[in-house]
Amino acid sequence: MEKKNISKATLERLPQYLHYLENIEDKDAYISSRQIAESLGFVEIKVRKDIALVCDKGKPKKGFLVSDLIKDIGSYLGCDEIYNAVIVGPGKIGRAILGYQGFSRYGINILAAFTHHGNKTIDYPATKPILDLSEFNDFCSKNNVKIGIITVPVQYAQEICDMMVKQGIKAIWNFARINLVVPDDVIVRQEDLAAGISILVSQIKNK
Amino acid sequence: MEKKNISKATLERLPQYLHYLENIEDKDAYISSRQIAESLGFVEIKVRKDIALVCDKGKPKKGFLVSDLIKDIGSYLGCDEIYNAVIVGPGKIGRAILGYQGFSRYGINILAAFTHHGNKTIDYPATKPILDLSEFNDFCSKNNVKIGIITVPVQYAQEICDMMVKQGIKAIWNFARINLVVPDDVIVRQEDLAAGISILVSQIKNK
DNA sequence: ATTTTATCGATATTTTTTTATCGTTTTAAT
DNA sequence: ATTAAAACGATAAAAAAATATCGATAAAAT
Repeated sequence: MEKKNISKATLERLPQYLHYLENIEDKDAYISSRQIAESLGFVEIKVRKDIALVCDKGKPKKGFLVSDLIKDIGSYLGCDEIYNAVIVGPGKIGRAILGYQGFSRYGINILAAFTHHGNKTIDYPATKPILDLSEFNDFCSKNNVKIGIITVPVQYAQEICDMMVKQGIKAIWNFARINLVVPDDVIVRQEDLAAGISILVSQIKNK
Repeated sequence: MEKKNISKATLERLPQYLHYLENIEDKDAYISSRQIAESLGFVEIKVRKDIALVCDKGKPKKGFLVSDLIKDIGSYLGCDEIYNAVIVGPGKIGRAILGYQGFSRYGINILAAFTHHGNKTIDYPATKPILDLSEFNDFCSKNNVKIGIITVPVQYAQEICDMMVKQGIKAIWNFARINLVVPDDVIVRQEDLAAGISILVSQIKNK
């Protein structure tokens, strides 16, 4: 179906629907917006409107074929294509990401990690190559890298970001607590674990 | 100042302001909403309205004393109190969090991690104790634990969550991709790294 | 001392997002 | 065959969030 304008809020929920649907065994079963809503703790109408943006194969009285929904949501989220990615900064968070098997399902293939400026890496077995930053440019040119993941300390983040931009990387997933400056055509997704815990604490305090 | 109703959107931005302000050397300097907005890539009015919810010490022509802002935002976010926390599931993500020094700044003190059901832990040096799950209940009763962090595989998450709730934990930070079922008075913050990358990929695809 | 300027804080408007309503359609039951 | 029920999809209303406007005020400049 043709592309609609999808809000940020909906975009945050789509992966949740997808994940829920993937856990359903019988992919040829039908599922309704109401069932999804109940399982995930949303209101029915919200789920129906979200789904309507990416899938129009719903049937009255039955709902949606699970496989249709998985296909259409997945397609919108880009799961049906593969984007190569690299990590710079294999500290603990970098290693955790490098080792996480689940990302390939979402269209991302992490090729390697790079250590920045002589930083020694944590010494436990890695399944993917960990290279020196001096090899970064060469590696990127050769491997069609589309996504850069930054897990270096704050003070190096902008510098690494600039390197990535120079290599033509258009999407950056940033775990450093700094607002990166990038050209307009580069997307940055900021991941901030400290903010996460901070919000949780404030909810305890202010509830 | 008295408590206002703060929206989820504002709550997500407050930690960003706080982090930015903490990096300013001269805490006795004045800073305006406009300066913060420019540095962080927001529009001025948004920052002013956010700040107005937690701080009313602004001066015309000058703005806010950095130290006032840090104090008031931090106070709202709960940074001026300390909440004890434990992690269950010290895999890679659990270890990354256990080792991250930055959380103490945000009012959270991670006491220990627990391994679930005979899972062997990754073998690299830890700075905090890693205990067996059989010690969990006893540990929680003795240490006034307020926050539970779940980093176990999906299939164990609800079970661990139930244990935490039974121990009187009212706030849970969940890294497993499952919607936990909890009583009304328990807060769950869902952290989903796969969703993060998925959203980034969709932005590449649909831009 | 007066004027200008920057910024706040309050109020108002616009936009976006969420939620509600309702007619239509298809399946299933009577 | 008829009726009832469940769920969709479209339209409408309400709520929330973002943005704009503007007077007031304090600092700085003239």
